[in-house]
Amino acid sequence: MGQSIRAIDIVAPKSFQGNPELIIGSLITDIGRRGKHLIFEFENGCGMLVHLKMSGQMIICRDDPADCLNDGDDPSGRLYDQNEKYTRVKFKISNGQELLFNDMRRFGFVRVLDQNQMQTLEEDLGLGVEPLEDDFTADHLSKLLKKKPKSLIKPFLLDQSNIAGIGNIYADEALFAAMIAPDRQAGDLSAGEIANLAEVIQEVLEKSLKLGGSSMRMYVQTDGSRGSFLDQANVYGKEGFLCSRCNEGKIVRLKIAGRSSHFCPVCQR
DNA sequence: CACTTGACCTGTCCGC
DNA sequence: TGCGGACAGGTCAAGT
Repeated sequence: MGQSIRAIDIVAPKSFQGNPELIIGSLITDIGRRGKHLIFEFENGCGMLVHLKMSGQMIICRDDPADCLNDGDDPSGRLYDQNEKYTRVKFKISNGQELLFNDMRRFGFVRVLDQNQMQTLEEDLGLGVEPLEDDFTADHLSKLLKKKPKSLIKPFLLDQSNIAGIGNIYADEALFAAMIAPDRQAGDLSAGEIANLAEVIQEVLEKSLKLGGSSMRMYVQTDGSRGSFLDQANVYGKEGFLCSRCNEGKIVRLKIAGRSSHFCPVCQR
């Protein structure tokens, strides 16, 4: 923030949408997030929307650009596949740093928005409540669930138009913490279960933030270091392991709504 | 309408 | 060692 973008090198046109000229030279006044989207705001009213999808990274190169492009077993903890080969867009920042958008699978994108698109961004994204904001309460969650009583709770949590930002790992971990089976129907949850679920969603997300996120393979923080949340996961990636809570069930993995879902069949009901 | 599947890409891992 | 298939943090569009 407080810098501007001097130049944009679009290495992969498919990963870049909109007119790059709109944001070149204008001061970055805010960098924020809505759900899984990153939003850069510029002094001239234009903006830049970024979604990392499955494998995207935004990396700040502080000194030598080569510093964040190594692909070896760097003791600093950088991922082996954080490689220049996957750099799709390069931003030259006015302070001399370089900001890279890397994305192996090319699902992610960078999109420049004009002033009008910035005005309607919130509606256009169509995202639900932010789970870490004050307005995400048990009461709020209860009302959301009542609107889609037949929806299974797992796909409900993944639907960004309900709650914005919960992905597959966090849906599984939150349902484990709430002792709710992923294939329960939204309308069948008791008031107590709903209140508890709202609480543990926040706890799971906050814990992951503290640990730097879930670095399965590609995700890194802007300095290239990885997060350690998965080291402490109870169900995600734990298929076949004994449940850490009841010590009785074995964690199973089932496809629910097309997504791998991990849970303890004994203590999640 | 609501849910599921396939597609988008590229890579890894596992079994044969 | 090679090869095919399944699977991977997300989200659309199309199909049922």
